Amino acid sequence: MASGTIAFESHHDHNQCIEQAMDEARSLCKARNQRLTPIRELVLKLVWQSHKPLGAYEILPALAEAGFNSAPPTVYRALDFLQEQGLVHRIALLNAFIGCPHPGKSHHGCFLICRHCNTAVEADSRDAEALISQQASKLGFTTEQQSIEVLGCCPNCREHAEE
Amino acid sequence: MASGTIAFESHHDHNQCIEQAMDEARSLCKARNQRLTPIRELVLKLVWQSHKPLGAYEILPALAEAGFNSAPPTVYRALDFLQEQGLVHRIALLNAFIGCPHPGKSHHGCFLICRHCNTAVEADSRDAEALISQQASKLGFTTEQQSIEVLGCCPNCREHAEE
DNA sequence: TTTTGATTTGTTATAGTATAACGGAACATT
DNA sequence: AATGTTCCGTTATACTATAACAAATCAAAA
Ligand SMILES: [Zn+2]
Ligand SMILES: [Zn+2]
Ligand SMILES: [Zn+2]
Ligand SMILES: [Zn+2]
Repeated sequence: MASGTIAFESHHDHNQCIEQAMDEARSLCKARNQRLTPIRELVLKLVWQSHKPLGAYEILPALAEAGFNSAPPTVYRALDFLQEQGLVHRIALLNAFIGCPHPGKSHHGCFLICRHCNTAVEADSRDAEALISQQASKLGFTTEQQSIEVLGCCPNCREHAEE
Repeated sequence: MASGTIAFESHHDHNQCIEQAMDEARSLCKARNQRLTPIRELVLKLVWQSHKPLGAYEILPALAEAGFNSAPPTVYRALDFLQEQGLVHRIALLNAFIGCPHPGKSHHGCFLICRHCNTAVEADSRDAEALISQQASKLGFTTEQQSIEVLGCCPNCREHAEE
């Protein structure tokens, strides 16, 4: 399914990525009776400006420009909300946030992060997660949440920088 | 291979864990012609005081007590060295460090982290990593490094806190 | 053994990431 | 309009990590 991997297509119509993400967010929040306030909506849009994970402190100036208060709690609150709603994910290796390309659907994703261009793609990891949970249960461990993050080289960067 | 899973056995002889880790560290560094200086050795020993990941700033006071300088760079340098030598790992979800139970052997490990007691175990994840790399390559992505971290409940805590 | 160059450590300062706490504003309902 | 809840503004602070440079130590060569 391309909804995640489109990020590796360097000339895709990214405006459509953004619009789709915002539309889905609005309808999801409406359905859940959650408030996608102006700040939250703006933060989500900013996170979706690219497929590169964005640090919380990179969001602050844009909030200020838009006339909002711009202190760390503001952006972290918005990010917390968006994470709770499954609209963005946090990438632990980068201390950064990225939009989820298919929110709503309960999914098991891993992140493929390009070391060169920084693009991150959420790929399906259902099978791998099942395997890990199964191995863990053999040790008596009950899995509740998994974080799979992969560093490497994306197809674009491989092509442009043959070594 | 119990070397990793022994951490889930609540009454194991942990002194032996420590001694073995220190012995392996010494011989590995000797073999590689790397200097396991007093600071590095102490930091490693401190990390091995338990099977719970330890924050860098939790190490500092102990360094001070031992008469060493105790500013952040000191401990981070030691941790960097130990990571390069594969003697400790960093857990991104926790910003914390844990001793590797089988250094030297090139291995692919994931961390099973108990939400209740904080114990973390390094389990083999060769198969899962292979699966992920394979899926990633279908998207044109070349894997270089993986980070798999699992949150959940360990056997001891499950037993003691039946819900 | 002395010199020399490389590695390690001490030290100060600062960057980067995230949360606590509390009061006030906006919202949704009664 | 009154009320309780959620959200936001604001200040302060905690936590995590690195930059930069000088001093000390080490290891091998001269
Ligand atoms: Zn896009
Ligand atoms: Zn790339
Ligand atoms: Zn032990
Ligand atoms: Zn536990």
